[in-house]
Amino acid sequence: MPSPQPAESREVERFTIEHVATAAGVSVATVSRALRGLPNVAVSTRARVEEVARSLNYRPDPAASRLAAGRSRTIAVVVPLINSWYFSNVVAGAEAVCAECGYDLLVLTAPNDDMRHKVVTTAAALDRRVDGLIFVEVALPDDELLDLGRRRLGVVTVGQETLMFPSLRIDNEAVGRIAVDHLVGLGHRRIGIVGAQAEDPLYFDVPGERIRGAEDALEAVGCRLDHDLIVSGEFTIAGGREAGAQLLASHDRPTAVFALSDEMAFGTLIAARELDLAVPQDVSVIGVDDHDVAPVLGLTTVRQNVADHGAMAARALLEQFAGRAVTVDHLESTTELVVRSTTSPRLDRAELV
Amino acid sequence: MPSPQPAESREVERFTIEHVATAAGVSVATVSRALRGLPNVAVSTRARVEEVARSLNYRPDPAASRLAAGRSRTIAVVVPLINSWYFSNVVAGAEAVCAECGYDLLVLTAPNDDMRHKVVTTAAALDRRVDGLIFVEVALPDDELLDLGRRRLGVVTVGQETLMFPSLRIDNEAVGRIAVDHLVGLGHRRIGIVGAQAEDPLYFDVPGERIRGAEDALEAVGCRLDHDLIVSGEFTIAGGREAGAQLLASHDRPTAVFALSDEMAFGTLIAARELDLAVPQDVSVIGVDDHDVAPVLGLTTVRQNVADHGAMAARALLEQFAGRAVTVDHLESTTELVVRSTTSPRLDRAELV
DNA sequence: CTGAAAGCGCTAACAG
DNA sequence: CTGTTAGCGCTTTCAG
Repeated sequence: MPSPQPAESREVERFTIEHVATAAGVSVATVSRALRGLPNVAVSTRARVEEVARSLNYRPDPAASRLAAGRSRTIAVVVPLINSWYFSNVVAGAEAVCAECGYDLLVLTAPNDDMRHKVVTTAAALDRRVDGLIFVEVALPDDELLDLGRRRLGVVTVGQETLMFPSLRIDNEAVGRIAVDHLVGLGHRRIGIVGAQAEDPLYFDVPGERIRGAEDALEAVGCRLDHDLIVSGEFTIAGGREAGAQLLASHDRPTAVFALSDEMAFGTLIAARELDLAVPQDVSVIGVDDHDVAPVLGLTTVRQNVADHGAMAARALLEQFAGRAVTVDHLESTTELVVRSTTSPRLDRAELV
Repeated sequence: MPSPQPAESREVERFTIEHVATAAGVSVATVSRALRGLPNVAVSTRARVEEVARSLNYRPDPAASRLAAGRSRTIAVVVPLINSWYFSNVVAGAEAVCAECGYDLLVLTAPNDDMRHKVVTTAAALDRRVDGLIFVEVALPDDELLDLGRRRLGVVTVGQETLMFPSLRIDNEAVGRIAVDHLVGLGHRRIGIVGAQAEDPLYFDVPGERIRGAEDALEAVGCRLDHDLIVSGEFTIAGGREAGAQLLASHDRPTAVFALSDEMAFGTLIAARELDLAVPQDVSVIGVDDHDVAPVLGLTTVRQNVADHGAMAARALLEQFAGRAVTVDHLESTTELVVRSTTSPRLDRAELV
């Protein structure tokens, strides 16, 4: 039985499983079992081992245990960027669940330019570095997903629905419908949309679906969505401002604007102010998210439960680890209209049918 | 020479250093050296090994390398919460640097309630899980810092200045001075402050320092800061709103409010609106940060380079790993006044001395 | 410049 | 219920 060497000079002592075993008078195997709560350990033995481990303040080395067991108790969340309201809240939700379950959370950003490539390579590098991945609004081609599956990695996607892994999303068509229903109910018919290019890889399908919902709502009252009134705002405040300016500068401007995110709505509000248009008197504005500062601006919006997105995804992933079978659930998070003061009835109702 | 077993049925092949060694006709030791760019490897050998590794798409197992080498190429950033503008931007800055240097970034939140305890235990658990830590606005007692040092962990703090580790901070007194100088220059003398309890563990010293700067600026023109006009806003929008309401409701309300963060300034703006006070006509408001939505609201503020905070901290930490010596640098990030439209000259100058 | 061999600290059969 | 014994895949002396 090799006797572990003493701790170095001023360094803190680092106990190994062997120290614990010696001190408790059992074998390392028993310590391992006892500490991990496995069966086949006498109650008294387990108690003694736990006691010794505690008194030594022993912590298993995660790298060693990872190497031996093949699990890392770490998951990664892949986001396009972390410093945006939406993504940081998703990460926060995931982090809370991970912390609770003793998992570590790695944050990876896959920025839009070389994003696809980056995701592929990181995914490869992630193999055996993490047990699973949460992809948030990161579009993955089927073959890459397949590849991840083969690497024994758990996967959950937020935003994208896949064939082989659980996913979490919101009903984006409903979001569009709810928003435009509200505007239509206020008498608006000529509605501008601040969205994103359909081809934008960042938010692949979201804009298209929300716009489809908007179309539905308009068609329900016998109107059509004017596609000339759809402008890209890149899901940023700055982009929303440009898009808003473009939309509101023309003389036959829309009487209401549906921004596909609150941040773009903020930009639209700036644009309106710069054009000396009063909101909501001259133009109504509605967003999506219920961003923290939406109440500050009185922004009417369609709220989504963002922190839940991350939490639910993390939970789904951890369940995947527990029950070995992967159930391809497609969860849906709820949304809800929040009316504030940037929307109001259309003043001039002359044009109404 | 043990021949590695073939990949399992549908699983993707997982190559080890041994595969590479065999394929390149060298020993595993040589592969290890070659791939890590160590000296003492013939140019031709290195080239061959690299070629083989690439063609096999080989990646060293991080757990194994961690176990053998004692380094994890992972650092952790500890924040009170991740879903706030400030912290998510700091994390973003750190993540960018880590990604660039091939380090993984673990995110740990130490929420305020049991925060201190949590930090201690996580720090212990972090030992040999990460190579270093970045503490962001997380106050650590000296003995705990000492303990971390003994565990061979690199440490950099953002916000708190320590005796043994590099730190990064802004000159918070200057921030207060800049803000109040601006207000004083506009003729304001009766200035309210939306801040935080000095005892608030979350932002330990920041409020006190900013307030001290504010006092300086006021004293420079022969005035004193009225401490009855200091109200806690907990660094949140909601808190700022309550504090603002309290400050602005009274009849002899201040003519200007200095909110110690933009988010509290947002709250103050809500409060003003709810009290039917026009900004800046009835009351001027200035914040700190230059939050993304500050331009939307036209908020005058003292900008700080938040993403730099995380990036500089991460860089300082990685440098600590490189040069073995720990240089206890105390870096300082810059700040800058950004004048927008929530501040204006005090209208009634009758009281002016 | 290269190879052999001894671990890093833990887990997981396999015996008892 | 417990101990023994192999490794997990890589790094790192130490020889050559």
